[in-house]
Amino acid sequence: MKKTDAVAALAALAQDNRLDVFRLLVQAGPEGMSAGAVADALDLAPNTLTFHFDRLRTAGLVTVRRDGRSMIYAAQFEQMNALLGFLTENCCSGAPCVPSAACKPARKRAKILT
Amino acid sequence: MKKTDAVAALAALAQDNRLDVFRLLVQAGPEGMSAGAVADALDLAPNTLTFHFDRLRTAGLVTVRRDGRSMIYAAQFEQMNALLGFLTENCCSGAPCVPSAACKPARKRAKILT
DNA sequence: ACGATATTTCGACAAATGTTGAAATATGAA
DNA sequence: TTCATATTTCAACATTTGTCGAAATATCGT
Repeated sequence: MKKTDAVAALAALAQDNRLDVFRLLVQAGPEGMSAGAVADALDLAPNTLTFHFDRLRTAGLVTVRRDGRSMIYAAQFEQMNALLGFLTENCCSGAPCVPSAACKPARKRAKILT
Repeated sequence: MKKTDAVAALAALAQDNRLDVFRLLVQAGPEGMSAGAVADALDLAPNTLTFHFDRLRTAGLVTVRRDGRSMIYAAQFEQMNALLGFLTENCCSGAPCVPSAACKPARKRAKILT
């Protein structure tokens, strides 16, 4: 990951509501979550939410797809991993102290428990 | 680490020059680096640099001490580790996928090789 | 086609951000 | 004390950011 991308990703996560959105999407897993569901969960105005989704999407941390009249947003785990990789590399003076700081979606317990 | 602190740390790192400053301080190790040395290395105006140091310091990512007429800034590895911990936790839906994403200063090769 | 639901677009706005130049402060050397 | 060095403080400024309300767009059900 390039420095530019890291700055973009960091900036995308460096905001209260946006960090909440991303965390929620991460918990939702790869299937994602509708914009409305996120709006309900976090009590955010739909247009405000669109603004934040755009930021996250531009930073590559989120993807969208349409499902009927809903827009389904999903966390991009790879990008988040890339960011963690960048941070750990740089945090350890180029000599990574953590072999693989991989981030996978939680084992889909949602499928089973819900 | 609390969400508030994470947002602060992310915001502190989410800026080109500031990320450069922090990376430089990380490479410098726990002994740190004078403000002037950082200014020279990154070609930043001293007052601009003070502004960025303040941000990093407020976020807990950096500490200062005076040495003669110089101010020595040093990276706070613990805080960076805390941030990485927060991110990996949340990135993995509360079930951390990486046991310990620890970040230590690079083994002080500077002492030997320079 | 019509109405309802879901989301985005647009225009506005206060607040925060990053940079600059000039002046102030602090330390050390002569 | 006086001068030079190192850094901070202050006041500006253009730009970006986050939020809001109102209107537009898209899809679905009838």
